[in-house]
Amino acid sequence: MQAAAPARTRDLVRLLETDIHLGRLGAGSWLRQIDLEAAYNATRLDIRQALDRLVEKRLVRHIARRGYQVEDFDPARVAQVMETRAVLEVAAAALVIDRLDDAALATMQLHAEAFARALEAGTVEDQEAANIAFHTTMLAPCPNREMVDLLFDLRARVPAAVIRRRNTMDLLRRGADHHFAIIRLVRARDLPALQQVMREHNLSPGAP
Amino acid sequence: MQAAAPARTRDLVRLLETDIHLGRLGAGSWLRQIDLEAAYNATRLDIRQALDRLVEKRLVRHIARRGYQVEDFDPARVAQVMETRAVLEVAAAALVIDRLDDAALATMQLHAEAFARALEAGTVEDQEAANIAFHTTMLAPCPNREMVDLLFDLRARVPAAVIRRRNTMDLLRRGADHHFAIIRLVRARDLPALQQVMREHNLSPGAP
DNA sequence: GGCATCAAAATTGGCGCCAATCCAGAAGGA
DNA sequence: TCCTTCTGGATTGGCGCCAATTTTGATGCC
Repeated sequence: MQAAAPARTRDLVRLLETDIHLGRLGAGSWLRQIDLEAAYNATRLDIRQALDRLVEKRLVRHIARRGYQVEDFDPARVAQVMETRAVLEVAAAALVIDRLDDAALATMQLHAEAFARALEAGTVEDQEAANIAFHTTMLAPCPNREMVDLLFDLRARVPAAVIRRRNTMDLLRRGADHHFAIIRLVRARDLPALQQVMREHNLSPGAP
Repeated sequence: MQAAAPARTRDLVRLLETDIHLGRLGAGSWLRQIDLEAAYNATRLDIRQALDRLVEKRLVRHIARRGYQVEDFDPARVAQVMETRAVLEVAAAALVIDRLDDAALATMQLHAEAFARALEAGTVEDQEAANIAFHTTMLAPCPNREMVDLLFDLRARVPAAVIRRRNTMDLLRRGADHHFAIIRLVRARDLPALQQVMREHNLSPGAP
């Protein structure tokens, strides 16, 4: 919720998305256009357009003549999104396992370590950044860009704040371990085992 | 491109989507706001909102101060979308194979026959309707609604007109045969064979 | 005859105003 | 004291106007 230079629709979508994603805007919060106008230093029209786009993405609910509020995420839907993500990640794994070179694996190693460190001594924001960086690097050589875009889109559909809520430190550490296992299995070109870990990584209750 | 009762944003999106999907608006066509305003009997604001939403869906391209035009779809991207669709359809098959009862299979049979008939003596529109009906019926008992929504979303990402272009009658008939094979394999509860057919059905150059 | 230049028309795109609607709090009655 | 009704304030949401920019068509020059 920072004020900044005048923001256009696309920026607004990203800013609001981030605020929802990290839980700065909790489920049920009312998003008053006037407040947002001031908070983000944007015009009414841009605000409205951004909100409509978030409604389309089902992160925000719109009630006629009442306003916009952050959608609440029932566990069933979260599970469905994660199952879908798992299916696609497993498919993507097959597409990248032979395309990840040593340089890419080294970068992944850095991000995996950064994630593990952020778990112990960083903010949720830091964790998210490191985690996204890890998966971005892993999916970079995937020839199917549509699939990759879709995966990140699915990631954005469920706020990290919602997932992390019922997440023990133990589960998070297991997620960190998955990262290292993934690197090892890619290096060994062991697709079945890799896919098994990818699936588990995406389906665990608090999947990073 | 029919004129009708005043249309709101959501209707406009659907109408434009259909027009693009069926090829009434070909790739590269300019979508002038004034024309659309008149053609669909809508306000400028609704038109613009609908167009922006189509840009988001990547069916339409926007050039600043030039206007909106129908996106052209390069074969590589089409292939990627279809590959992604195939992955999800295969996953969905596992979720519905034990949930499709005799009534559902009978309905699917009707739609499969309708599709086969439309191939021989119907319009592209008829074919699309029958095909969508077949797949809708098949996915109806899928407990993962997010996955189903995503599948239909992917379907909308590549206009039928683009796919059908490089589609021989032979390929289309093979698609019709797939429908009957799918029904038979669901009835036999033969998941591996079903998934094989689903994959082929989605990947064939002119996948219905 | 072809090409560059220029002006007029058309189109896009943004901003502000104002009506319609809803919520909160005060006033009145049981 | 609690419930109902009413009024004032605030918010949403739609419509229209106008500036900025591009395109088209005409004109003049090479």
